[in-house]
Amino acid sequence: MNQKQLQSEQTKRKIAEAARALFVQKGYKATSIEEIVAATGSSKGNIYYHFKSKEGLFLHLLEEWDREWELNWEQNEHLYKTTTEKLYAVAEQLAADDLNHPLTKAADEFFHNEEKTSEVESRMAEMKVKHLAFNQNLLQEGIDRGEFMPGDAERLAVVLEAIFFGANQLSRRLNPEKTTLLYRDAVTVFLNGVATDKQAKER
Amino acid sequence: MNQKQLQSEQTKRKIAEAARALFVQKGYKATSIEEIVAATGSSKGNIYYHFKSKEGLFLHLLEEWDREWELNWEQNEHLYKTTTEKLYAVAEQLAADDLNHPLTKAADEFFHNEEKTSEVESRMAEMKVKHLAFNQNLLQEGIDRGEFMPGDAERLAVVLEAIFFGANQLSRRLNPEKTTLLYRDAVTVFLNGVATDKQAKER
DNA sequence: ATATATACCGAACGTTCAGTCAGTATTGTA
DNA sequence: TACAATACTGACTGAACGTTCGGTATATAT
Repeated sequence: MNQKQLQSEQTKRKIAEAARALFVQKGYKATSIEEIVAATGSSKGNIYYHFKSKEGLFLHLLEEWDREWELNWEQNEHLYKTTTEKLYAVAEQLAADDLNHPLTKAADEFFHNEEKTSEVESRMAEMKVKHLAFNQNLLQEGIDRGEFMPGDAERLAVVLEAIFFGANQLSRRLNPEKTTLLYRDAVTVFLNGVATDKQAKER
Repeated sequence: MNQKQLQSEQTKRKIAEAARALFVQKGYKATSIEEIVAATGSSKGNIYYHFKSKEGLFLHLLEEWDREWELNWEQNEHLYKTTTEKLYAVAEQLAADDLNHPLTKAADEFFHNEEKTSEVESRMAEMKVKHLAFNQNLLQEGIDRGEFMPGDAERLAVVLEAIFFGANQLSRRLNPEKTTLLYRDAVTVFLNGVATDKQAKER
């Protein structure tokens, strides 16, 4: 890799980082290319040289983030013995993400903006599938270990995803302590439910 | 109420209905005032005569919807004896809403658009408080009746809200059957959890 | 030294869109 | 009938914003 390529990559990273900061601060739509230009010192044209579009830039950030999350998890998974512990750890990590890395806010907004390139659409679908697969794996592991009731891990994976998704949304107006609490409560409920009477289970 | 006022009210309703159809179809941002104009036959100025702004118009629809939902619930609540049944009924109604009345999609989008009048902000906060209070009531009732484990109904209300919120989001790309299933699974998990070992509860 | 590809610049473009306003039509009232 | 209030019109405004494109600078290869 020669000097030019190196410089180029640095620039690209610089743009990405500035963009991330702005997206985090102001959300997706409210962040204009002009502002990213102002923050980087780079030019508008250059941004479009490195990234196909605003969407493309944002997607790049999301994928980067996803990679980091996964890496982080892989490094820490061995710390937790039972699947139950792992579930709580996941909740903890997600809550922390909510707090420290609020690209989530921009991400939600982005996910809800209706006009998307078909390419973006498919890359987003990929990410979602990966999340569900992650959940499903974890749940299946818990079932196999006898920690969780035997059940359809695939369906439960969707429920778990819904819970995390919802917690994420609601946490937006919560303070840090309440956010952590919400995630933890959510997992506890997921694990144990609230019913006293187990007959209802067969409904 | 004289003829003029009557006519005026009809016009207002006509605008609201056309707007609802469009918001449902295309989402909040993607629906332009021009399109509402085209759909109503009314003029742009007239819309602004009847509604303060696009936001105001949308909020009007949301509040109308909320009122209908509540009314509908009040009429049907007596059909369900136990709180558990009520919870499932709520899930059913929410799932049906998701399917038949997908103003939800536009609503989510709207909720995530960051720039809002302070008035809109506060009216939204009101709605949220009402939802949580509704959940809390229901849960407290369940606890009092001995159906649910004693616990902090307020905290659980947030968890329940998160679950419904998340289910709503995920259902966006699901077909009707899977949507209904998701809501039902979510409530079942909420009620019973997935853990076999109850010791974890004290974590 | 020259040629070429890569990296970068920024003014201009085209479009979108919520909101305004000066004016007109219609209905109610004195 | 005259006056006033309410209901309605639609051309226009002004600002925002993503994207493009003709052009320049710089490093590498020949």
